[in-house]
Amino acid sequence: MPHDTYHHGDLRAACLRAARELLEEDGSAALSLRAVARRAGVSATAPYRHYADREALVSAVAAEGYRELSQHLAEAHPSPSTPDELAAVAVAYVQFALEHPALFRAMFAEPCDPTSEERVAATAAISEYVRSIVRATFPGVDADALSTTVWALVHGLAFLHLDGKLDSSSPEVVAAQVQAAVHALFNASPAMAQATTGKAAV
Amino acid sequence: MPHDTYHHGDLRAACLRAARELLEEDGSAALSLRAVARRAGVSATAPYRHYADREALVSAVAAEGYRELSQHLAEAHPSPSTPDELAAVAVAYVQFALEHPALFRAMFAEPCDPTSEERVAATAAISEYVRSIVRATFPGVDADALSTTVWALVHGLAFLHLDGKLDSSSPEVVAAQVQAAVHALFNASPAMAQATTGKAAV
DNA sequence: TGTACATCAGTGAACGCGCGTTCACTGATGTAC
DNA sequence: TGTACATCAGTGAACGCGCGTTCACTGATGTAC
Repeated sequence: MPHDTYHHGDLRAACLRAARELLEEDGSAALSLRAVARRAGVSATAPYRHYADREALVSAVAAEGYRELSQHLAEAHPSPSTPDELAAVAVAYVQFALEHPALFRAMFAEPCDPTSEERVAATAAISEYVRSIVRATFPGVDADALSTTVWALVHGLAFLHLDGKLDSSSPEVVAAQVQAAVHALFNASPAMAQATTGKAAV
Repeated sequence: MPHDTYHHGDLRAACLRAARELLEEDGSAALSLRAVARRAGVSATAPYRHYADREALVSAVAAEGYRELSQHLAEAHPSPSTPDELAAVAVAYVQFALEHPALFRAMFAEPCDPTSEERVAATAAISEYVRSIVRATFPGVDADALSTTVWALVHGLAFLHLDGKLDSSSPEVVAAQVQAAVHALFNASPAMAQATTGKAAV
């Protein structure tokens, strides 16, 4: 496929790969189109054949990140239905953030343009995935409300770690903390139904 | 004090003020030294008399942000000691993030250099403040663990809202959601003590 | 009180940088007859 | 099967931009005698 030729073959994919490499190498990098082109071994303007502008590239990378995150979570447990299993997925979420800090930041911290369908779809998929897990683990509970809470808790832990506000000295320490936090929520689950139904309208 | 003269009077403070204005005006702005100088009505290099480099300015702004956040939380409730009061503080936290998105991002999302004592101290103050609230609200519980959980939950809500991943259509919707989330945690508080003590070492 | 002088807090020109994006272009590919 | 030509996917020069930072400088301030 790569003929060593003028035409690249699949520059679109190559740009994504290059972008990912750059993000992995420098955890605090901001993506630049020129750097991506350079890394892909191509002129600075070549990517414009495949991406409308910088934003489009970033969105594509972010969307890929969402898909990888989903996959990583699924690997932690294919279909969690107990608090412990859900906690394992939560740990995987935070772990993913710590292992791919720049990607995770690109996924969340960059101002997200809603014109990228790919990106919007990927975000929606993640949030639906969390919801389905919560539903499986706590049937009968208001899954929408609880899943938001779970996501926020885990997301907050991820970012506080990323920003050096918590003790991230070892993966074990982080995992234990995430588990403790998630269990704190789980123990509330019986009362949760009332709490949300009763309070949501306040 | 401002003589309308060559010497500015208090350029250090003026830079901070200018930086804040820029952040308030453009919620997704990244601070630039030159823009700050421009806004302060001063040559591009003048700020170097008061800040070693860009990082130093950003850290000073972030530190100020932490202090303002503390104050904002204290105004929500001076000394919370019930779940409802704690929830009010939580709402204030998220509200602060939504009202000052660029400042909040500068406080958390920028890579934080640990050489700024001012900044480190301000961060520590926030986290100690959260801990003291949790301690007051749940005496006898492992405040370190629970306060991390509370902070993460609230911080996660703030960022998910900031990044447009949750319904932020009105302040009321946001507040209700934060309250529901916090109450979900609070209802767990009796079991929490066991949970954290039992699970933290896993 | 007046003057000399050190220090402080600005200026403005200049540096080199990387960036996103445009443009006219050209080499490679594939398709129609 | 061969050829003409449209289209596709690159190139490279150029644009204008804002940035952080340096440097030699100068005007203003304050202090010692």
